[in-house]
Amino acid sequence: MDNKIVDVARRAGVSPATVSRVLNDSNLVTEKTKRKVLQVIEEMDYHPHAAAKQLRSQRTMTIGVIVPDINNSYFAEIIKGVENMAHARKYKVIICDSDNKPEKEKEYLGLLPNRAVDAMILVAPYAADELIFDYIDKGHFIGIIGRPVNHDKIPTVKTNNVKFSDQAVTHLIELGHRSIAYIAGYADSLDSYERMEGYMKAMKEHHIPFAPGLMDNGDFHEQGGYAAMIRLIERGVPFTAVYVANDEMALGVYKACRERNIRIPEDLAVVGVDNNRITKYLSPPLSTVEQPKYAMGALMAEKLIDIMNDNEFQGTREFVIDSKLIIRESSDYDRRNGNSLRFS
Amino acid sequence: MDNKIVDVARRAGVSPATVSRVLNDSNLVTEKTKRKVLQVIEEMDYHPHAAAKQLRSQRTMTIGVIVPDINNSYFAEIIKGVENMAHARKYKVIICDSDNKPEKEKEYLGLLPNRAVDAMILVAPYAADELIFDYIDKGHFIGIIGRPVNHDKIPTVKTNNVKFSDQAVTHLIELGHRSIAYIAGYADSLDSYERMEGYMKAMKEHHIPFAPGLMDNGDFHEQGGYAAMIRLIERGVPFTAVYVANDEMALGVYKACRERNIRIPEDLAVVGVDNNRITKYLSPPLSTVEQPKYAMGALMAEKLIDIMNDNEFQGTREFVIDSKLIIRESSDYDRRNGNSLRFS
DNA sequence: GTGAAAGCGCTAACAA
DNA sequence: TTGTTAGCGCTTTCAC
Repeated sequence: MDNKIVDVARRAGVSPATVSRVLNDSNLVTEKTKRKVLQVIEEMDYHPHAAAKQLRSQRTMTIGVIVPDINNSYFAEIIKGVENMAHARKYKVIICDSDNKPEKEKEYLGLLPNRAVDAMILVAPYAADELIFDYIDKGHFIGIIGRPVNHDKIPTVKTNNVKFSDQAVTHLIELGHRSIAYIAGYADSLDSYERMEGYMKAMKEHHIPFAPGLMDNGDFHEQGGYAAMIRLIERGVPFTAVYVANDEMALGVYKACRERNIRIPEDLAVVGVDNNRITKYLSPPLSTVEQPKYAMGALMAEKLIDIMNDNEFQGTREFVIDSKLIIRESSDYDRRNGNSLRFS
Repeated sequence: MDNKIVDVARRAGVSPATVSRVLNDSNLVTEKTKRKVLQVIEEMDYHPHAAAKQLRSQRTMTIGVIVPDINNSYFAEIIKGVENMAHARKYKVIICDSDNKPEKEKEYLGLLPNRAVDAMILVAPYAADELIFDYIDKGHFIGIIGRPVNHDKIPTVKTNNVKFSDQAVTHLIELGHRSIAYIAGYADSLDSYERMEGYMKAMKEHHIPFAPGLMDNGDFHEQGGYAAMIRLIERGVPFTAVYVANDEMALGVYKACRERNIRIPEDLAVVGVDNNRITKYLSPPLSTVEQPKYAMGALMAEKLIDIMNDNEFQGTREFVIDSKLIIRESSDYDRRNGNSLRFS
């Protein structure tokens, strides 16, 4: 196990350089020597020393991914996408869980200047733009998922928020709903904003006037969804359906409905976003929008690796992936069969 | 950004060795030189090159963790435990998702001979004992979670399966249940086996004769739990409660009950294991056993780091952590109020 | 407490 | 196609 490349070279009767060439399948080696070397490597159970290789070649063939919480299916799926694409391109992946702590995220970003990774993918990062741009200016490679970025050297991947939100709300309208509420996420989230755009678009297309009392803000978590829902109810503007910017918040909506004896979908139709696994097990199962998390991760990894290797980034820097609506029982009820509003 | 230790040394008017000492807080440096060096490091925005450091020092200060599926809350929590403890001990963690593929797991194990990690934690590994023992014999450090291991150099962490299963089943018995079924996981799982032991123990303590028709095997997944439940029902031996070796399988039990119009908990009490987040959102919420996943990961990391540094492993190699029962509505119904059996 | 010098194990010029 | 050589950036003896 403590064999080095020279040991292999000696035993195989070649030079270290040749062994190195075999190891990195260079085509400047005869089939014959290659076989011989491979055989010796096998015999000696030789394994190249990662650090030595990295130090000499000045590349790690590793990409880092920083997510806010690894124990969140949304991020886990993105990671899987990154991992598999990277693997296909011979890259390793270092997964970093910032645990929702900005300091920890910063620490992980340090892997870049330490040259422990060749590039970094940030998912819904906390770091300020300036900090990130700084790294870019110093020549590091960074890609971002889940946040708008205004820098032409940073690739981003997102979903067609406006389009699928339009579809989701149109679906509700077609069921006979006219008073449809929207629960947003963080006020500064691009996703949340674009989903609102889609909501507005659908309403406008169907000539439904805008009702400001039917919008509220959550925080992308259960608690915030619950609070927003309670506020909406207490505001007194009647509504028969609610489009929620993500599934976590829809859990809060469900909770509020349970407390207030509002039946889903008879009294209130609910549509979320993410297709979180949990949605299938709710009563009733939640209609939601599938987010192609895996594909997003994979696309990001692919683009980033391309950029690193071309060293030049031309064409779009913003990649958009399509998502689609999944209709379940929470919106499976046609209002035109004549049911009355509950809140008034 | 491309500064090296010599550059810092020159600018600070000291030798590279001194800079290195400051970097690794050796106490062989005067406060004064230390301050000076630190200041220059700051000014030059110097970052040590990870690979060079590793190559020279022959340690990576990194631990690898291989899990079957990162998008599984159970494993994600363990990882978090590992990560935080490792961090406290100045170790980095490389998370490896084997994606339930034995080949991929093997590949990740290769990080050990490549010296990309100093030690590896395997969670519910696929690898054969011999393969793992081989690595140990070659001097590598490995810890295992979620599988029995018969090697006195491999630390393992597990929960008190027998005890909490005894408690869970006793809880059911105290509600008046006499016919209690058990749905196991994989046939070769130690956890599953020990949970059965606990089940048997509780039954025996309360003088309830063993009914072989009340046991069946699942696969730790929803589908297997569903199939096992259907078989139990169709076998015709009546039962009023079921203890399920994990929550995923309990999802299958719920599905089977829905199909057969069996009410939970009135007709059937259900208790699972894991306290998977999903359990809280089921109807009715599932009684389950909290597994201290985070603590398991943290303990494993701690022990492994200790072992690496003492280089000698004395004392126990098996660490057991307590878990506790969480009672929710799925078992919140006292049979002694006189309800009749449903299957007969 | 500090410096000089050697070398960790590999790859990439360059030469043959 | 293969070998020789230098050196990646750091730590660590060993002197002083």
